[in-house]
Amino acid sequence: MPKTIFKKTQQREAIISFLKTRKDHPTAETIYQNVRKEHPNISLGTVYRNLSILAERGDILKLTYDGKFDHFDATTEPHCHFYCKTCHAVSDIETAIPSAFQKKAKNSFDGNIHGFSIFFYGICKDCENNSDET
Amino acid sequence: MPKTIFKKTQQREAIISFLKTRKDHPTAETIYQNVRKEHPNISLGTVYRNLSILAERGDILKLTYDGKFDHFDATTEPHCHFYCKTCHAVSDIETAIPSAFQKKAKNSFDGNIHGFSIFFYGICKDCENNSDET
DNA sequence: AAAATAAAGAAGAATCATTCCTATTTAGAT
DNA sequence: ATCTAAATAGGAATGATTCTTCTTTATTTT
Repeated sequence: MPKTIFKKTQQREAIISFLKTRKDHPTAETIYQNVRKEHPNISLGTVYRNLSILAERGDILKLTYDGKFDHFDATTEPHCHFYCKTCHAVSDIETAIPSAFQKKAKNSFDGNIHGFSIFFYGICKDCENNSDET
Repeated sequence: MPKTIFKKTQQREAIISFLKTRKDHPTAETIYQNVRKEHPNISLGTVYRNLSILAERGDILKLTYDGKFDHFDATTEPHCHFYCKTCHAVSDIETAIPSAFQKKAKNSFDGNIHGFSIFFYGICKDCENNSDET
């Protein structure tokens, strides 16, 4: 099969560069609303298609942690996430990834492990402080 | 606020007991089709509502790894999952959970961590063997 | 054990994030 | 400059999940 070429379009570039400015894993809708400021005619379908293509290529990550929206992350280096059950925000956890842990999993599993996704769940500091003021 | 009582109904019991027989994290639809064999009049809405209530109580786990369907797991003890990108099957990985790892995350993060979700992604043994026969 | 009441169920409608479709435009190759 | 496969805009379609209304049933209370 012939290799399909990957074209560089204004819309695609705008989506990537916007996503790179964000650390909060926005949804397709949020990306759409923001990219629209510079490209008023861009369509939501274009945003979805590009995010899907980029995730397929491994240029970005598609996260499905809340089961309601897809979220996107321009940081593809292995890292952990924290999801706050109260405010639904996700933040990165700056902790060393135990590569030994992944190695251990590889040994105890009969298949080919390519990557992983690690989410911690709980209540973030801000939400915990707010609940104190009840 | 008064504590709402949790009633034991035939439908709810059937859902729980079916889920306990499965290790493959079925969807609401699969659970519905199976429970229907014994309870022909059960409605899909009832299945969804109960799965949601049970997950809320912590009796079962709701997994959203594929972003397309919710999956349910009666095994609530901490464990890791493996997701095959080819056949989309999920299996448990029998490896010791490094509690030290979670502890490390707790220390490096300013919030209250309740639990975690760890998914490994890759190609399972069966799919790898099948692709060899091309 | 019967009555009271609040939770749970059945059936089907509604929601809405995501995907798909078609005609048109455009990036990159020749 | 021309050609062609990708990509886009705009809007329709899809489908998993949730919601709504009325009815049934599991518990609590006399």
